[in-house]
Amino acid sequence: MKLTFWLLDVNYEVVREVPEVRMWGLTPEGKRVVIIDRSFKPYFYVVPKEGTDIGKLIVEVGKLVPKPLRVEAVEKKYFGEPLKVLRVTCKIPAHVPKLREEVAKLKYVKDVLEADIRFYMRYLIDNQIYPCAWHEVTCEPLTNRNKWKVDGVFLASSPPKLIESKNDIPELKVMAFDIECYNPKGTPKPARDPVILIATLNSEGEEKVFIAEGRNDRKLLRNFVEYINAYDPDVIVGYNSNSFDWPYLIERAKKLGVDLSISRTGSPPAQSVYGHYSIVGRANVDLYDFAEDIAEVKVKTLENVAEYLGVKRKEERVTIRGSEIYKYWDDPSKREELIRYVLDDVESTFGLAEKILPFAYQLARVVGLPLDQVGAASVGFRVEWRLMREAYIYNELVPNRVERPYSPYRGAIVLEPEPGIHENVAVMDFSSMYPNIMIKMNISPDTYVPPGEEVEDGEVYVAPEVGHKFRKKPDGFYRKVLSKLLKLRQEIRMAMKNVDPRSPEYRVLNERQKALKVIANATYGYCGWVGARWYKREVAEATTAWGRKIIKETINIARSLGLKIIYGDTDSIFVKHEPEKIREFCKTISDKIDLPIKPDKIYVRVFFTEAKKRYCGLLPDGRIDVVGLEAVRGDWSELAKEVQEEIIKIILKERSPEKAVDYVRKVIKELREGKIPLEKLVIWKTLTKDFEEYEVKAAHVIAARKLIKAGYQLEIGDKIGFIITKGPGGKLADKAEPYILVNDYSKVDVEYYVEKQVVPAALRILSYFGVREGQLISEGKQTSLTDFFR
DNA sequence: GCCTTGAAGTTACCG
DNA sequence: ACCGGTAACTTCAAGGCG
Repeated sequence: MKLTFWLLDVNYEVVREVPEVRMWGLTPEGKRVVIIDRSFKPYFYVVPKEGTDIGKLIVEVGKLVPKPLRVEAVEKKYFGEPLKVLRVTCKIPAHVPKLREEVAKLKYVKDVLEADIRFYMRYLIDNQIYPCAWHEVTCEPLTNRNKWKVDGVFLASSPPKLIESKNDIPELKVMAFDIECYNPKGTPKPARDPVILIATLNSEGEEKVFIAEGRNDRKLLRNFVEYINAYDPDVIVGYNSNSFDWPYLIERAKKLGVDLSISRTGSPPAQSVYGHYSIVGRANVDLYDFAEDIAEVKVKTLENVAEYLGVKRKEERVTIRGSEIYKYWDDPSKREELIRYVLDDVESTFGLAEKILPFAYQLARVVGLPLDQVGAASVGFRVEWRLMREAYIYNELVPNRVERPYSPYRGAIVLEPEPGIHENVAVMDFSSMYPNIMIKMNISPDTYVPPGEEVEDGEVYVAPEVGHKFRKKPDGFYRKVLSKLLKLRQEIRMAMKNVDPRSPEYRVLNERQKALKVIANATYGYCGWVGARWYKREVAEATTAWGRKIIKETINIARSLGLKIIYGDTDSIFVKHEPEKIREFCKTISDKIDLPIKPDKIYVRVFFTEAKKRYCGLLPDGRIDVVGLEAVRGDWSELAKEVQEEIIKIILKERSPEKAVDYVRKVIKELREGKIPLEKLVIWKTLTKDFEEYEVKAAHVIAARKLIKAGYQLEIGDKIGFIITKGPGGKLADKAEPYILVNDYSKVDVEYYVEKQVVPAALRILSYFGVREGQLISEGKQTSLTDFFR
């Protein structure tokens, strides 16, 4: 029989000494199915040393233990060069690492390749099967003898085939969940503190709260497990669930002896690659992984992200300080509020899922990693999995991951801006500049010609400044991969024009083209990453070198046409908007440079200081862009950011520095009168390393120490919110207090906020207009007095 | 011992 | 566990002065 299914999850298990790949999915009719393939065997490649007698080596490898099923010579390519290698097939996946080690010991073996690719990924790659995509498979039904939570179990008679044309997303059962823990001693510890509440919300709109009995959460856990199995979700979403909820629940369940069997085979969640938790047959997605990519949100709490995405406004939800949750639990009159709180969280999480999952599906589809892994994998690994898919298609061997020393190289050019206000400025930029350079110049590890190698001048492209050479023919790996990604993206964008923008299909296509763009744009960074399998410094170095040459030429062309250049960064130039000259400019660029350039935006008015990478501009529709300035940085107080943003508005829209000065003075007055909410004084900074590794006493590190003392558990990557208080004086760092421990305005060092936050943020813009610090701080006498006595 | 200065450390941004 | 270029802050130690 034939079966059509959408691939949700994949795993494997060895049954009666036969590895079986299990593909969990949905049919168009909404049946949950698992398709089993028992015909696939794990394998890896062996590269023999030059001049080796292949036949002898085959015999030798065949005698090793664990004994391989098969050893055969195959023709592959390695960095574009044909290479005869041995393909060693094993009985079960566990034999691969063992045999690999034995093989590596052999005298005539140069290298062992592709021995570190997980078995089920090997299967997906070799059969070009993609997560979150539809496939057709010829199979036979089996009896569901293990009582798996599916409507049908099937044995594949041949591997599934991707159906490229079917792009709809089946109706998935999504369940969001969130847990709250008892925390009288700071960060809750599963060995000590019970889970007091679990809230769930599913696609049917069903909302549940599981409530502990006093400090006893055994029944709560059991009911939660029972509920998951009863509802039987396809996708389980949480916020920070891979770092908090799952490990907490697992340890708690272990301690209480509660069976956490929630997978479709009846197994508990298990930690797996990239630190995510895998639930067999379902996709466990941590939405925090995707929230991390939202640059506009600086402190990525669930509340902040939900507000930004228009899911739930902060005013419409209950706010409880995380550290006080236990108080709401202990006080019966406050429990209802805590329940409302956990419901707000689960509703926000579900809302986030509606915004984020459609992109996650397409990212999984493009990258080829299972849905539950693709978010947890870093950008580098996402690119790499796409490359590994391509390598298979081109019969290329996948290079091993090797440790290399960091090796720096020059990057892009940033122009010195023309400070001041400019009217009517067009921003021209090269679209996908680096990918297009790599394609055009055929830059790739496999086309690279090392310095010693003889080659005709006409056969290679030579990178400016650095002199790296790349063969013009044949197409390099990166050229093939990137052209495909960009072409596919263009095709999708064309197709979108014929689709109703409100339709689900449009959304699918749009998310797909975004995923393609993300991967294409990350490929240059990937090739210069020392951890990359396809790393080659010369590839990255040549790409930026050509980028510099191109932007320089572009500047010259613009100048020669009489266009005034105001600024430029990497792949863009800002020029005075003169439509006639710009048309001419675009024509010349396409003639002489032959890379796509387009007007990105036109500013009605744009303002630059002397600094690079920091400016603000007014768009024709009245919106304002702020780039690089304090107002868009996460490590300035909300107050300083707000002041700067308001000044920018006044300057760009009303062109009145005087009004801006009055405004700043008003704010400073309010600040000194204690009328600014404490929350607006919080400064957030990330802990980027362990405490011992810090060489200087930075404010956020001192504040973090104080948090730990108060019982909080902190990790690398946590954002520390602190307020500068009057404290003992001396160093700033000693005056930094964790904001959750500050409740009293009288402790705030108001003058710090005046002098080191509001004034600098304001002057960043206003000093260009001749405004001085003294004009903002009117009570000069007081300041000088305190200065005198200090 | 105090003050100035510049290097170093640190973070977050831009493209 | 994608890159280099950049601004801006604070800390810290060296150097100058007396």
